[in-house]
Amino acid sequence: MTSPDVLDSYAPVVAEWYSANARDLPWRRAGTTPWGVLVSEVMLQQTPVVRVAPAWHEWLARWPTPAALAADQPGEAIRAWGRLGYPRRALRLHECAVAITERHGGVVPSVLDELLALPGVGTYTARAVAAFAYGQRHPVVDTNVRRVAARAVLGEPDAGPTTTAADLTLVESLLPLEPPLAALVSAALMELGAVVCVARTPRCGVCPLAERCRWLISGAPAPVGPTRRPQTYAGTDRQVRGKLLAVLRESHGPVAKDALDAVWGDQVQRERALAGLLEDGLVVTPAPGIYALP
DNA sequence: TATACGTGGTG
DNA sequence: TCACCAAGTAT
Repeated sequence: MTSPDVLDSYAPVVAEWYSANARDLPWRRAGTTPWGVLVSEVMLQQTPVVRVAPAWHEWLARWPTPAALAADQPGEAIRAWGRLGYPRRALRLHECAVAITERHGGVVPSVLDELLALPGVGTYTARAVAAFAYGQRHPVVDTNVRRVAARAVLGEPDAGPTTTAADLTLVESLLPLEPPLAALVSAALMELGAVVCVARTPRCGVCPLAERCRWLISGAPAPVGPTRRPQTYAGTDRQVRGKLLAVLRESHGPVAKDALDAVWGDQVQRERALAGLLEDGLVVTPAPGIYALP
């Protein structure tokens, strides 16, 4: 257990550090709309900042409002998604735009439960939008924040694999009472995890929390067990799906089956991947043997 | 709770 | 080289 006094000491230190060290990211600039924030948050789900920035500018220039995106075809969103990965996010963002236009008069909702009800918006993204677009006080817990909290507060080498209720409670206890300041601290915790308290080789020498980091103070012990993860992308259905969708993305119109057949040798796996794309609504088949983006 | 879901950079 | 990692969500 950590005393309230100690928990209260993190926020001002992190806030001050952030004020002097925050990266100048496009979606953080004054004038960014809640829609711009939402688009950035979805794009940043599992995709690094450097790859998101150009796509974000293109999207916001082309679809400055939810209504603008909702009026376009979902396939255009998928095409404009480019190579950000996990293209179902583009589809969900389009569904989001439709929902916001139909249910919320074209205004990105500010109420947490209403944000959570949007397609593709989960625990993290809903709180991020509420905090960063609307200045509300919510724990915004992503992989960076969980790592910072695990190390600095709990003294553990790393965080667990997924966000738990305990994570939200812990981070909430670190936030100052005043909503706009709490939102700033939330951004600061994420930034610290993204550029200083990084996963592989943390830069403890420049960390503002070094003197109160329980993990560092205890000697920065390495993680214990073999943290296995089922990875390896080559040869997976995901890779095949990616290749199939790339053909459709780069085509201006529908393509014949032959064009898709050319991207992967194993017919069984290829058909399975294509069936999955159809199932997910990422691909449609307007006529037998013809495929297109929705 | 475990698994599926893209893509590219890096130590 | 290759396993790990990057602002998660849905099922």
